Amino acid sequence: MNQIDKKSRVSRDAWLQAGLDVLVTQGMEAVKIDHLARSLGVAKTGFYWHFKNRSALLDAMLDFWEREYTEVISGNQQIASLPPAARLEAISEMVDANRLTEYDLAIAHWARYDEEAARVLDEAYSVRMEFVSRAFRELGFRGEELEMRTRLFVCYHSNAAQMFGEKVTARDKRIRVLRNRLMIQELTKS
Amino acid sequence: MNQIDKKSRVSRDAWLQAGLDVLVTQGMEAVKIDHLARSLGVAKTGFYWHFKNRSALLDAMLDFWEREYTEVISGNQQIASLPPAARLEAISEMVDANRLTEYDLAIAHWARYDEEAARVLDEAYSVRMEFVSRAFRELGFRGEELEMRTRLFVCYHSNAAQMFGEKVTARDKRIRVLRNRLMIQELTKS
DNA sequence: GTTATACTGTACTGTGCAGTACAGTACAGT
DNA sequence: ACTGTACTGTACTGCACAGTACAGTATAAC
Repeated sequence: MNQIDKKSRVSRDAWLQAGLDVLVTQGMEAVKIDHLARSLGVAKTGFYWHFKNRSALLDAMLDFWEREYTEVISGNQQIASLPPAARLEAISEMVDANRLTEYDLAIAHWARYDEEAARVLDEAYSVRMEFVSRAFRELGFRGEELEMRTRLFVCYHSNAAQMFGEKVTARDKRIRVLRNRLMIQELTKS
Repeated sequence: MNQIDKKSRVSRDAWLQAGLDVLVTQGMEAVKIDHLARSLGVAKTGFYWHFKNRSALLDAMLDFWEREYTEVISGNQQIASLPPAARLEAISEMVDANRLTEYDLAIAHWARYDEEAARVLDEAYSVRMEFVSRAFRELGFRGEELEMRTRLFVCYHSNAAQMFGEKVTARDKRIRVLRNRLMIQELTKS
């Protein structure tokens, strides 16, 4: 028995992944144990072998998102070694190419009435702001102008995919170049 | 009996408003008839005098949002008569001052699994894009650059309040001025 | 004072879903 | 072959909530 198809039965990860899938498409309120069970083709009892209760799954989903995100953004050595402008460009590209903000809408909504979700979301936003702010700082921006650019960059990249769709055409790429050029350039006086 | 306290009992509007309040704070899934009834201090039966069922309330909420929004943005004559740069500035200010995007997160989330909500949200985004695009067009921007600025402006203003909080300090106002200055200035070559 | 309208509350049914009890089974290690 | 781990299904309880039945009440119009 090899590493790959080790589990023919429904593992903890399968439940977690099913939960995450529903989270993206319908939000956390739609994560129902028996629906997940049906979509996995098994009875729901097995769920309770892996998780104490529904809440434990939700915690695990939040944990997953937290870890997954911070890993990609701050744990990427190639990006960290780039000069600041290229670093910002690389983030733009990654957010477009991968679906890094796929869960954001659902989590932001969840955070409205769940303290732990709010904490995790806040933390994620802080990490993004920190990272982007450092790049703009290295480009020479300070004070309110630094804050302005950081917010603009983070806000756009955190939400654009949700608003303008997933497809990334050649035109979208040229627009991205223009956008980043605008964001890093000096303000003309008054 | 005067116009003002015409209704000492719970009117249709009161149910609608209660629903909208919950929509903002907890999302549409949390709009439960008996919860609304409890918060209004009455039994839930009266609800079914005003609305056929829960779904009818949800429709009414969506309708309300649609009408409320388009009225404020495109039906404002003072703003329409301003020159383009001042018009954009005025939108920025209004979005900051009033809570124009209060419902956006909940509706965007709702739109993930409800066709009608998706339609209404799409329409609202289109109205915003149209309006902003016209202003940038009058400022001389064209093609991909026009698209880039429009997306950036609309995306920021639709989401910033949700991400960075509601408070608008003097510092935030200065940042807003800088941001708008950046958005309307020409791109330097290469 | 009668009647229509606009509600009100009590009390019910039905459904969807969380969670549990319990008995069975497939497989891996010994 | 034996045993523990990791599941599986059937069958339940209990609760939250949508929606209904029905009878009562306050007000306004006639």
